[in-house]
Amino acid sequence: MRKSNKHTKIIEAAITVFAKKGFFSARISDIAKEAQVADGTIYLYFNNKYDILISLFEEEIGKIILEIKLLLENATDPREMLHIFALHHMQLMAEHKELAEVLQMELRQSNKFMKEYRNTKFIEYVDVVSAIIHKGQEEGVFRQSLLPGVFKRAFFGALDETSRLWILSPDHHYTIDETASQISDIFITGIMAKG
Amino acid sequence: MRKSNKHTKIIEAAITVFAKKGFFSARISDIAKEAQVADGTIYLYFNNKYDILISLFEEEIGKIILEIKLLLENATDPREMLHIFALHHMQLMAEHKELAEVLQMELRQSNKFMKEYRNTKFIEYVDVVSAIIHKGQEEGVFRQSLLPGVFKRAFFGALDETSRLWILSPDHHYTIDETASQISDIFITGIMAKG
DNA sequence: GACTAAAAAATGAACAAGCATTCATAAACT
DNA sequence: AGTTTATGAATGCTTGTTCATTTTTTAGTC
Repeated sequence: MRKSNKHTKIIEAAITVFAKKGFFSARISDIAKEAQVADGTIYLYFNNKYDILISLFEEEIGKIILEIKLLLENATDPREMLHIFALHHMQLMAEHKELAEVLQMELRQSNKFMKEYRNTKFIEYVDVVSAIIHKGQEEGVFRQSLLPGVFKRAFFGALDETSRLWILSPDHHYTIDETASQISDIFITGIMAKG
Repeated sequence: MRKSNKHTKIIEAAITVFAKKGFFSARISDIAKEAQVADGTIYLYFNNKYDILISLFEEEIGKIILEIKLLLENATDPREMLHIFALHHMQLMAEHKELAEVLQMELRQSNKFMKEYRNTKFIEYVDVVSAIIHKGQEEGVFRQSLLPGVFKRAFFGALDETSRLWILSPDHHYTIDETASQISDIFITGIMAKG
């Protein structure tokens, strides 16, 4: 067995192919070719095409969650934590464009064609934000009237859409850091407690 | 010819079917059955399956743009305009859940499988927001440092993701009005000029 | 109004292509 | 020699699209 096993090679190939064509237009043979294995080999590591996508979600989002939680350990101020989350999210998407495209495109429609699949990993990721809001409210830094459940989605949605734009547009008028700061600034200023 | 023509019936059926199954899992025969026409009839009104989706986008977003522009004519304060946009967007999505699902799911991946298609209608919609920001900056109500091109996406992304959550979750903890106010409040407070 | 012929609209069974999945066979390890 | 891993051609199902045929509408004539 090679150092980099086939499972990983196939997942990486799938990211590339799904990013380019989208899940449904992607053929198993495309992924096989990209991973430099035979079509049949894929079925030794995954049950079916859906299973590749699900494994991809679980593994990649799992890594992202570990990273962001580790980064947040160094911060205590909820405002700083929000900024770290924003910056890290944008940087991650910018550095891994193919993964970003797959997550942004396929994640939200995955529950359409895979009825039984609940994406708990994604929920876990977004809940990092609501935890920060909660902490900020307890410390009196953020307004009590804020609904953490609404905020987490609004914040994530803003980051998601902005990073999507950044990836798609060929000429970047602004840097990742500028964009992330712009967004976390708006949100942090917008939710601070009076005084 | 009936009062409601076949073109409209097919578009409406497509919204229902695409919302339930997603574009790729939806069969032409599903749409035909929902529209109460024969499979072949669809090809008298649309060139192919993609064409149904594109027509759906153009026509429905077109209507939405007309509506929001009309509503905004009554307002002059940029802050109020932002709130009107947020509230109207949320209300629209909540009242037309199926359309919302199709737009939220298929819109962003449409450029994946339809390479030649540029969604100008969508861009026009989001540009309504950047126009408001521009106006606010000219009047000195909003910070000059704001990047309207970033803001419009962040604002839209927040609304999009929040309305998506609202539609998906069966039990609504908050009303549409609460949610829209929450978001426009955060953004407006976050972007006001000092003093 | 009734009848008719030409045009337009609608039908749905049949076709053909695409592609996920399988499995008999081969290659690579142990 | 046996076991594991990999191959890729063949299979079979799914489904978008077509088109020969039928139904409906329109327009003209008496």
